[in-house]
Amino acid sequence: MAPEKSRRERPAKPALTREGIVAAAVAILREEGLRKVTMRRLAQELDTGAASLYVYVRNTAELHAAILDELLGTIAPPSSEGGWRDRLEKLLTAYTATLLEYPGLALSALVARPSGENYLGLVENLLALLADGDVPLERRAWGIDILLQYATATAAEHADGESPDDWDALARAVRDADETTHPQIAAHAADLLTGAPAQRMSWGLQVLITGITHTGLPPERNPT
Amino acid sequence: MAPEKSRRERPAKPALTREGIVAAAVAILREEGLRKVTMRRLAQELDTGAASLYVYVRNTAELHAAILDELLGTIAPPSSEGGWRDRLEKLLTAYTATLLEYPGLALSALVARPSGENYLGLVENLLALLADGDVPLERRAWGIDILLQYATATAAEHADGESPDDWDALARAVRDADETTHPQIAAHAADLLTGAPAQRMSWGLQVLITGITHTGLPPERNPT
DNA sequence: ACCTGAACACCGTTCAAGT
DNA sequence: ACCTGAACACCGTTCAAGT
Repeated sequence: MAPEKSRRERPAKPALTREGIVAAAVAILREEGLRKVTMRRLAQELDTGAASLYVYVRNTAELHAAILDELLGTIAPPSSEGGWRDRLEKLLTAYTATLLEYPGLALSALVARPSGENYLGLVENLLALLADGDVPLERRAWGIDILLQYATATAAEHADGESPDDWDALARAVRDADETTHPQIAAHAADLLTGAPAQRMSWGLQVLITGITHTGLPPERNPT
Repeated sequence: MAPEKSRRERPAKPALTREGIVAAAVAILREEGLRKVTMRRLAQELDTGAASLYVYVRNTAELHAAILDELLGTIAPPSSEGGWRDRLEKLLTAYTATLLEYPGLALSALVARPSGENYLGLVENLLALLADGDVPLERRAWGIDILLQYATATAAEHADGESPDDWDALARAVRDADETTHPQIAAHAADLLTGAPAQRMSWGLQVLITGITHTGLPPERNPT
């Protein structure tokens, strides 16, 4: 008897779905990095053509947003212990740490505001923490906006394949600064180049939180 | 008599120099936008091959940095009138305005710290302004770092061909937020979506300046 | 409606060969 | 040393044609 030549022969190429596509994208991200997560590479992984993906994903930017939201699903909700400032700092640090695993995603998030379910959850938690801290209601929304921007930008700075070339160039420029033309830079050279990332981040969050609690909104706020 | 067929026949294709390359890049930027400033397009403009540019410019990132520094040369030095906070805000706003003309450059600046002459001049001026404000010396360097990051990130958010798609998506998500699962978002919906960019920017700068003047550095600062 | 192959219109960067 | 053409190894996105 001839072998059955029925449908479903092998690993049974699964039907395309948005979730399947995003899941495959995350897998490539974890194994090969964001730069390899291209429409073409992704299609190859799913055993189809790149054009097919456009039924489920508008473009590359939307794909990145979907991946990011997936990753945000893995960050733990804020613990209920400690003061609101501590909890706020912990949550934002966790968010930053997640982005730092794939700084290219932070760059995407900066340009295209996320709006996924997990991102909204994060916003929800942040707003609640500011409420806990008795930050005036009208100030909370703009407050978390700055906090998230700071966290996102801090992660985004590490994009571009961690080439410390530019950092080197800046360090050299600062050290070589002429004391007569650039007295301030000469005087601050040490501080300009010093500071562990985690310390700077923590100080930055303190600066923002303190600033937010002390700065009233402009009296009249126009729509965007 | 046959026409002289001497050297220098026509517009005399000028010799390649780094300055010439950067100048041509700025010209393309102004006329066609950053996306058109590619090695290939630039080479075409200079009547040569893309490979030739690599003698003067290490790569695209360095080219972008050179262009940015060129643009920074056009921002006016801070006026000497008014209080230091006002002058500081004005200078940072001017920096942001320049970047907002080409948000893609802001994105580059975020990833690859600039170290050009004009950028150093800006840093110098900012440090002087914080000194004017009696901000403690050790806090000034980290302070301008956050201020510049905020200004740069704010401009970078407008990169990617001003597609308000994502903003729309976020607005929809916020408005559709379920009041029981996302009570905070529902309560803050108005503020989350409100605010003219200039107002938000100004408030953000106030938050940062106030925060910087009120927040001491960690006692021990480790090298990077 | 979904899927596909092929095409369009590009990229950055490297390298062997020339001058 | 500088310059070049050609090549390598890719991209995102669209579209006509199939099922």
